[in-house]
Amino acid sequence: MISNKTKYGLKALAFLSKQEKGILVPISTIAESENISQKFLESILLSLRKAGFLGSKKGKGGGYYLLKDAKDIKVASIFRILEGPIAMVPCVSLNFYEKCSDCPDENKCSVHRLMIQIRDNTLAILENSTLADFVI
Amino acid sequence: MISNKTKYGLKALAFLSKQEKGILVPISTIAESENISQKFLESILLSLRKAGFLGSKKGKGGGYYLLKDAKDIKVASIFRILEGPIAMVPCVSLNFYEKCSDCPDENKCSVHRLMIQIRDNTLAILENSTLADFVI
DNA sequence: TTAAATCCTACTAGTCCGATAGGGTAATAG
DNA sequence: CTATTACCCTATCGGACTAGTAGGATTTAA
Repeated sequence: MISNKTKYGLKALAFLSKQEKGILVPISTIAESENISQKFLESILLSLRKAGFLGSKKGKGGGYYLLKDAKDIKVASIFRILEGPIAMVPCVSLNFYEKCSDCPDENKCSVHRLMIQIRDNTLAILENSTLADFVI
Repeated sequence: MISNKTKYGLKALAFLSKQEKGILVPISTIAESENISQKFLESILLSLRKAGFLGSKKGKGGGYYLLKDAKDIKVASIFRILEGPIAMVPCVSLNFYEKCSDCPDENKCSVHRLMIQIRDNTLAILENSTLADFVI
C-alpha cells in the first residue's frame, strides 16, 4: 500500500500536466478539484518543488506549474521522492538499500530472490511510464 | 515495503518446505535458524495455521509442518494472509477493495489506471510462484 | 510428574501517517 | 501604500499500526 501523500502527489501532477503551458495553478484549485486537504497538499507540492519537478510563483496570481514536459517525468522518480523505496524489502532496494539484520547471507535467502523478481517487474513499469503516459 | 511479519512468515514457510515429509519442527528451531524473535514468530505461525497452511502438534516432540505440498502453496495467498492487500491502493484491490473517499469516479482517475497496471503485474508473479519455486 | 511444546490473550513502546495550526514571506492589484 | 493573495516553513498531534513482550493455559511424551 502506498501512502496518501504519494497518491495525492500523483493526482496533483496529473492535474498540472493537463494545463496549458505557462498557466499557474494555485494549490486551492488543485485541492478542491481533487478533494485533498489544502494544507496537506501544500506540503506535498513543496516536496515536489524542492525535488525539481515543480516551479512556483508567489503572490497574487501565483501558483504551481510543471518544470519539465510530462513525458520527461518518470513515475519511478515521483515515487522515490514521495514514497521512498519501491522495493518490498530494504535489502533489495537500489536507491534505499539496507541490510536485513536477520539475514547473514542475502545470496542464500529465498525471500531475497523473490523480492528481486517483484522489484524488477514493478520497476519495469514505473521506469518506463511517464506522467504523460498515465494521465487520462 | 512489506512488514517483518510477512517476511518472517515467508522465511518460516521456506524453512519448513525444506524438511522431509512428516518431520515436526518446533518454533524455537526456526526462530534460531532464521534469527527471528521466538514469541513474534509464534503469533505468525499461529496465523498461518489458522489460515490452513500449517498443521501443528502440541507437547513434547511437537511442532509445525506444512499441510500442503510446497508447489501447491501460492505466494499470493501467503501475502494476503500476512500482509493483507497486494494492490498499492485499496480502490484497485481485488480481495480488499475499498473506495477512495477523494475519488468521485474511478474510471476518470489517472492514478487508478496506473495502479491497476502495477497490480496486474505483481499479481502475475505472486499468483504464479509457489513456495516450491522460490525456495533455494 | 516433569519437561517440552503449542495456544491464546492482553499489553506496550515506538513509529509513522495524515493532517492541522499558525504564522512568515513575497508579489501584485488597486 | 496597503490590502490581499498565495506560497513558504516549522511545529505539533491524535490515531493507527508494527513489532514485539508478558504471562500463563493447555497438551503430549517420556
